[in-house]
Amino acid sequence: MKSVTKKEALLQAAKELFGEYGFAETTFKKISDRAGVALGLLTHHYGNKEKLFFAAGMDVLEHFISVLRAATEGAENGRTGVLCFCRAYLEFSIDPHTNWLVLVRCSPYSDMKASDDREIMLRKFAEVHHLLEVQLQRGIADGSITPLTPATTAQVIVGLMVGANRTRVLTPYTYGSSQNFYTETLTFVERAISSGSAGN
Amino acid sequence: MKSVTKKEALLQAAKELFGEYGFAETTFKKISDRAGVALGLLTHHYGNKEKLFFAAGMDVLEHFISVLRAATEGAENGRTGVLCFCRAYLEFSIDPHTNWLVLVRCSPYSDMKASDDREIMLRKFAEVHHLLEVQLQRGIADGSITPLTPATTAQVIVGLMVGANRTRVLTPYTYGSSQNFYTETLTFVERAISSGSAGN
DNA sequence: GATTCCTGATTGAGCAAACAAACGGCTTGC
DNA sequence: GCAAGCCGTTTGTTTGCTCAATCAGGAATC
Repeated sequence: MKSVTKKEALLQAAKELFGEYGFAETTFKKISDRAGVALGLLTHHYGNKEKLFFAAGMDVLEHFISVLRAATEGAENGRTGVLCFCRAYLEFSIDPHTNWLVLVRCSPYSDMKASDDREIMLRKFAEVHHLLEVQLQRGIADGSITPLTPATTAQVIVGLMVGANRTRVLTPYTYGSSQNFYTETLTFVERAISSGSAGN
Repeated sequence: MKSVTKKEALLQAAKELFGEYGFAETTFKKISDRAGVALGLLTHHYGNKEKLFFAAGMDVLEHFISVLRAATEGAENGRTGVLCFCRAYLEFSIDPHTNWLVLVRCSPYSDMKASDDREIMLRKFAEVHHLLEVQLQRGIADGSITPLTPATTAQVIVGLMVGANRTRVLTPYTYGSSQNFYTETLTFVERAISSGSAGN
């Protein structure tokens, strides 16, 4: 088995811990303990806590975007492209191996003070939005999607994905399974964008 | 006019600061300074930081629920009830006087460790969900809404509201105004739930 | 004068980051 | 082939600071 470098071990531990406990509740000690390396290595490899947080988030975000890209590529028309996007989004977020949570924590909060890094991350996030917008435009052109404003609707749908995630995490007693909930979410999106009759 | 008690002043300052800076970045000193009272009063009235955070969130949540309740009461059928709910939700969240942000911070994060308080808050949140579900059931019964699962769809729509908020706060360069975005969000919901033709 | 409300300096814990010292592998000169 | 010197990595202790919570007592109110 390929040996993992200590730097990589630190990043992995950071993704897990930042995701689970958030920025403030995660300490250098916890990270280095979980990674099984000395505390001082953290500053040496990543400079400071902020930069490590950013590196952890970016790592997940890049993986996420590559998955979304792959998912939309095979779609036969715009509407299925949008639905593939949504399905991939939800599946990625539900998979414990992706360390999705750290990305959730990275973006929405003022934790991210370093404005340079923040700018880079926002630019990357825009790619997510763009991937969806392309499918919406395509769907309007090929007639599988009802006429609507692509940019704004892309925002609405991404918002729906974000919210669906949060609802799943938060909801105390899940009504049915997460699977049910996600299926219903996809149906909801399909009803909202489909042109003409409901058939697939 | 009755002067605001120091306890109330603390709560107000806490709502503003927790909302703006989050739990960890908000200190006793900042709160007591803004409230214009002594630092020690904080522990005296609220016990500890966690409890104050909870009190701040609950205060906003109760106000929020009363507004939602009022908004849905006047609706003439289920579909308009749902749309009134959504409009009220978005308007509340955009109004700077409501201290909406502290509520956003309160729920999704492990900041809220005290499991008793967390339980109480989740129960209150369920009321929001219930208000919407009632309107969905009504709409299905009166024919203004297409047949769907009320409980799950209520979750989806609440998720959409949550996400819309986040998107608005996060998006670097807003595509058009918040107003546009919210209007599009409402249209999206309407398309997704409406039975039959698109007319109002 | 007693009870309740209020004050802000003090305390002690916990943290990010700095630091000096040990380690190991890699080059260079012979 | 080998010894000497060098530089990036690794270690864990130390430092200096911030903050939540305490506490002993002061002010206000009855």
